[in-house]
Amino acid sequence: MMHVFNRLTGKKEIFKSLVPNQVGMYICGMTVQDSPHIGHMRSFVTADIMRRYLEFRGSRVHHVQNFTDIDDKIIKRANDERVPYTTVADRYIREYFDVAEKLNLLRAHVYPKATEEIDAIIELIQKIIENGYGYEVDGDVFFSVEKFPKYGELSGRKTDELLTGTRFKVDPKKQSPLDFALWKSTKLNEPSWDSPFGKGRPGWHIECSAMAMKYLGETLDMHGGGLDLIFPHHENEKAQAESATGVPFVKYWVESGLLNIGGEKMSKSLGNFSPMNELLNSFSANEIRFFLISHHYRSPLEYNNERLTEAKQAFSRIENCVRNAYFYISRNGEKLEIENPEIDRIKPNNLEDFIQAMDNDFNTAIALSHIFDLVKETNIAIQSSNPAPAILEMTDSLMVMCTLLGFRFEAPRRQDPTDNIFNRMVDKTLEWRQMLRKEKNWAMADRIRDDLTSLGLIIEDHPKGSTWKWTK
RNA sequence: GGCGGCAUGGCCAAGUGGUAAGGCAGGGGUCUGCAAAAUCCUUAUCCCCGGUUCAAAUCCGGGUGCCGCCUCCA
Repeated sequence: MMHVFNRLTGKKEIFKSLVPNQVGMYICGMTVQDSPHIGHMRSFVTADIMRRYLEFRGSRVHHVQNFTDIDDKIIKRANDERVPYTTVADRYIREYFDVAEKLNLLRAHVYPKATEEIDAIIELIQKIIENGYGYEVDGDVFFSVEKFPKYGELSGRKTDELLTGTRFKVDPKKQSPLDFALWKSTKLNEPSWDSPFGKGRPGWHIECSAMAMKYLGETLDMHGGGLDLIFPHHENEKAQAESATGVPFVKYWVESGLLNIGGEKMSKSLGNFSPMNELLNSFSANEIRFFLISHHYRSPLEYNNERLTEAKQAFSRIENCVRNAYFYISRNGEKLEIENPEIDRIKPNNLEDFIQAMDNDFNTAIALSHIFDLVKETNIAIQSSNPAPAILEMTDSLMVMCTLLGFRFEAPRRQDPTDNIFNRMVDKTLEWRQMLRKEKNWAMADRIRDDLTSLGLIIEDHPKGSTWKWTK
């Protein structure tokens, strides 16, 4: 049975979707004003793992992740660059997909964009006004927070406390400082759309309420995104949706913890981030993913080079095991056909432990510890020359877990013919070296190994031959 | 000022009542022609004080320190 921590109640709850085995999941995507960084990716990797695991547990997940492609900063950037706002938005949307692909994030089923959903947004605003929660002033439309008594339910704020905390200039058009814009009337040099309230553009929060409900219905099973969105974004989304429909907007709120750098939150506004693309030059997708999921998804996570290097080392343990296991199987494959009663005894139960960990609010840290347990068992099994089928069984189990966590291993041989030639050349070289070793020509054998190392290939010798991997 | 979170071995990090997962780093051993990989051994009364309990890292109260949100942000 799966348990999920629900922000709304502040408790771990048994996970039960509205419709059995069908999960509607909305993830707040990026406001495409700049390049994605590892902080963004933390929340998307978290969502990715939730989705993979729910699917593994037998649910069909309908995954919607938006792009907010119109907002103040996008407009500003476009004006600075003297290009249409779409140029800016499209650029960063492309960058997002590029990085997402590299990180092995499963593609959402729908990626709605705010500017392509204006009709749904207008319709929702009208509904809110009709129900008495919104009001129009000179082409602007605001949400009246005091009309919605449940405001603050999600983020744990009280409206009177919020008022005392107000420390920014208040738009005089607002009836109350807490009210927020549903529709902003057009200004000079700004893109705008026609609406019953006049030309303008959607406010920040409304697009998510509109798109989420359009694609997933009035009540979603899960809604995720970064913890920094809880207030005001998610609180407002909830207020908008519920004031329009009268039913709960989201069953489980599953925000993920933030990523800090130097003790501070990494964010676009603080400027303390480097683009994900650059990070991917220094570390592999697997290593970055490992770093992100070796901590609980709801805790704050401190990012620095040392941590990443640590993750790299840790992950190489898994990689080495997989490579050595497949090598062992390939060299002892003839035994694969042999029926061996020992196999059942060796059959790992780590998968059950793994599932138990993941069932408990996606505890990837514990899940990883079970992966390491299996890695160790597999290494020992190889070292003590267990039959290949037993090793294969363990490796299969290991691969299931790794795949569930979104790790991707290079196929042993790629289809690319150049790669094939390269691989065959390395294999040949290792074969020759093996002959030299048989002749105890250590000087020559070591020289080949050293030369290959200087080219970036690390050679490891095993009883039945050698394996190689890239230095990174 | 308000709200919320966190404090576990050298470092990172799980663990919410029954006596401390896992990883990284260090030291020592085994294996190996050597190296690498692997493997074995090795380091914790869980921030402090008080309380509840047969039993607390885990619950309650107080204290100290750090962080996030309250303004655009995944």
